[in-house]
Amino acid sequence: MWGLSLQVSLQALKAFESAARQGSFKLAAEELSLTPTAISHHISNLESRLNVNLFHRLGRRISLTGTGIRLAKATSDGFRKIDSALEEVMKAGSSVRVTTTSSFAAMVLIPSQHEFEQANPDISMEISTGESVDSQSYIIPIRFGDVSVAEDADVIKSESFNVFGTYGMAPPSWSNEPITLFTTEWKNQSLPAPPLAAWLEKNGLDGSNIKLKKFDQELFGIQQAMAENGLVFCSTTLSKRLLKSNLLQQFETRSVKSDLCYYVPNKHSFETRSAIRFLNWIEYMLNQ
Amino acid sequence: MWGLSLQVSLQALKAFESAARQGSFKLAAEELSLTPTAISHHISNLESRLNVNLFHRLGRRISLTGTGIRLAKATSDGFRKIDSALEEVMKAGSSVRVTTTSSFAAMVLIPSQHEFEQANPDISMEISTGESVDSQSYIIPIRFGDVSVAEDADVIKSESFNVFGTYGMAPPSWSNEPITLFTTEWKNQSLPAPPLAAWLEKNGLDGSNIKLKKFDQELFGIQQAMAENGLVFCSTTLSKRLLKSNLLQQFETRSVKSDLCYYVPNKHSFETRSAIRFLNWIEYMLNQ
DNA sequence: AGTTTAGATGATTTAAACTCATCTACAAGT
DNA sequence: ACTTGTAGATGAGTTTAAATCATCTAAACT
Repeated sequence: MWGLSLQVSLQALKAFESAARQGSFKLAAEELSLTPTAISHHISNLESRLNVNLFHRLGRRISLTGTGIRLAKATSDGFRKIDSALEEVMKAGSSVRVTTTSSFAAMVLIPSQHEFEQANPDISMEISTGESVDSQSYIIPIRFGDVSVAEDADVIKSESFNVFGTYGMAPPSWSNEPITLFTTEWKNQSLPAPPLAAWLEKNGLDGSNIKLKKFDQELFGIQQAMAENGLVFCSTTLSKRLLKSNLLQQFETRSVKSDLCYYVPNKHSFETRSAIRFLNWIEYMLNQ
Repeated sequence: MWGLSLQVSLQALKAFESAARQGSFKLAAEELSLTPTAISHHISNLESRLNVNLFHRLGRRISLTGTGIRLAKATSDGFRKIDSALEEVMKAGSSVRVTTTSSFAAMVLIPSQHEFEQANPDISMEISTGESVDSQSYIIPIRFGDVSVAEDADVIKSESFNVFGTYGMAPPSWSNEPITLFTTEWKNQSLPAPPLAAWLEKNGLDGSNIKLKKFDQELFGIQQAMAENGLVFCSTTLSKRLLKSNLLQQFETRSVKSDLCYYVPNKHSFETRSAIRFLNWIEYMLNQ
């Protein structure tokens, strides 16, 4: 296999391809960032190795010979094929494309996007949410779901829940006055609900004076709590950054584990350097 | 166009393609006549330029990554395409394939085949006759036909006719005894007949004592004349070599021009070096 | 006719590609 | 478990292919 083509240089073929496509050595030279001399050498080398004239030289004007046309067609097709694959691969190597829930995107991914790109200047990060073309190659989906559904190896963060309030607000008196608590009821019925009952029990509360207001995304509950100086029962992952930046605070309550987790389906199948770096980074960040 | 692939070397891609196809750097090295070191360098260079791992390294065993598989597919396809075109072109450059009538082949082409290959050691000559795949690219047809049908530029030899006999035979006495003359009646009715009448007139003969025996190919008439020590009325082109080698002789008769010629349809369209050399050679040989 | 432009050609320089020597890690045989 | 052999990685050194520079030619356009 590949017996004959070993005798000709691929760079010469590339030079020929470009010159053939553009009908000019000069333009080919520009395209390939070379001098016209290099193109001329390449092509005459090619012609003598193949024992064929590829161009008619009519003084300073050139045109393809019949053989030249044939060869140009094949080389153009061949290089185009290689090139587009290369393009795809390079893009995959220099960027990560992540898709996830709007809550996770808004509260975790987007705020730390800059930090990631700072730490990995050669990788650009694209974030998308919603029903995007999910299983398209090279897009990393970060799903929120039932730990029992996800493969163990795919889990990047097991969720705990707790109650948070806006920074500076007085700790609520859990037993006396009526309390409004924002929480989440997933649109997707098959997801385990937020473990509010377990949390109440763990913290020795009966919850009779708590009035729940439910949103279908945690994000909204958190925003509402911040807007109204209220309380929200949400996952520690989403609240973490707001706690750090003193926009939310935590009280003397203890968090409870849930059956929910963030996971990346077939995590191990992402093999590009950028994907691996991203996955390592986000797993470390979430669990640190 | 071709923006991205400029950053990677085609030789590295070739090394990758081979290693991917064979699953081994060592085998790739053998295929490309390189050292395994060169392959290793090429591939790691490629990987770092693309920012992707193309092979899993499990100790001394390697296997393609998902990205590697994709790229290998495209590069293999691309190179295969280029390679087969190259193969075709090289073959066209190093050989001429000629198809012609059996008479011309037997009397002119085949006898001088060796001489041509001697003079052009890098070109091999293939001769075929009959209803071969005529207009296939790169095959040169030498046709025998009406000068008024052929393009002027395509004609390589205008035919003259004369009478020849075997070497050493006594000159025939044209006017007295009955004479047997071999001549040709083409199967193809649209071809101009051999100009026997014109020849008789030019040589001041009336032909009343001449008995014609007709074959449908000149070749047969010539052979028959030689076998029977007889006379043949045939084209000067076909008899030339036999005259030179003293197998036939010519008498005091004068040759006449005919409306027949040998020509190569679209002669100018044959552009490979081998074809051009062949055409120059045969035209020179026929007209010298 | 003079000027400009595209390409050819040959000598020289530069940089990419290849090899050599050395090292590591696995696999197979004892 | 301890050799031995094999495949590949790595870094330094060498070679050769590929690019440039300088010069020249021929056509095209003022």
